[in-house]
Amino acid sequence: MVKSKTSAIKKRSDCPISCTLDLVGDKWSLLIIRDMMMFGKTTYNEFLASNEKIATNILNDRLISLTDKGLITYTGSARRKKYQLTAFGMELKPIIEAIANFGMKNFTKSKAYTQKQMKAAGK
Amino acid sequence: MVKSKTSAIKKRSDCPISCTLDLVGDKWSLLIIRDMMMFGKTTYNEFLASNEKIATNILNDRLISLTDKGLITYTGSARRKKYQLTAFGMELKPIIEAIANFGMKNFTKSKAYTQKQMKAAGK
DNA sequence: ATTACAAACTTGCATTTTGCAAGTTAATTG
DNA sequence: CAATTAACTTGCAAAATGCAAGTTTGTAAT
Repeated sequence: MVKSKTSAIKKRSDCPISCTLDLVGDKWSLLIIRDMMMFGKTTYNEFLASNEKIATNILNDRLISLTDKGLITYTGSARRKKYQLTAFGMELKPIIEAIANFGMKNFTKSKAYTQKQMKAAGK
Repeated sequence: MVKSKTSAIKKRSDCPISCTLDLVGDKWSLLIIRDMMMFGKTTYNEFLASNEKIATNILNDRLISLTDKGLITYTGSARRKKYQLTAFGMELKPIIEAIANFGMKNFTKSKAYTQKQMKAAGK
């Protein structure tokens, strides 16, 4: 598991928002955290199967990066990792929920989509 | 005011989170919205002066993109625009607040920074 | 009215990131 | 053991970012 290319973001200010965005200011990181938080996904293949079709190199890079930042951790063997959010990562929940609420309110197709996905996840 | 290079994001799924991230899934867009929402900034030069030192081409591109998406609008002449959030853009407030709260809780330097900035903005 | 200055972009270019698709390696299944 | 699948890695093109200089337009000063 080599170093992520994007994990060493140069800090640009002490603003709380800016510091948080240094951690999760890209859509792929947030989508992975969504998958873990809302759909209980834990494995590489599960993340890969999401509808957004993340590229394998981006997925791998982000899993490494999020692990380095302490937002997620994993168990299992080196090539069969099961990822999960750390307590630190769980603190991102209000952000994910706020993003979800905005989407539910403003994108009509998103409501049907969410019901379908929740059913599929059995949760 | 030409077309933004990044405004035509290809939609990857109907998930509400994904749709919202199609609008604001990059840190520069969120930082600009922060500047408007929390610091009352309205002009190109004010955004340019933020501590994160956004590049002029990125700032211009994002202002165009956010305008196209209906999140912000502007008054004034073509070369002296004063930007402001639309009602739609204001709905991003819970997201910005959630991001800010995470930062305030987890980055010790962020608290002092925020107090200093609020004082400087006279708000 | 004219000149100087500053705001608001635009441009050129190098670097980095993303995205696609194929390839390789390691683990599991039959 | 061979076949299959999961989990990456790699090559490369396109897109985005970032720096810094340049150009255009509006305002301020005289």
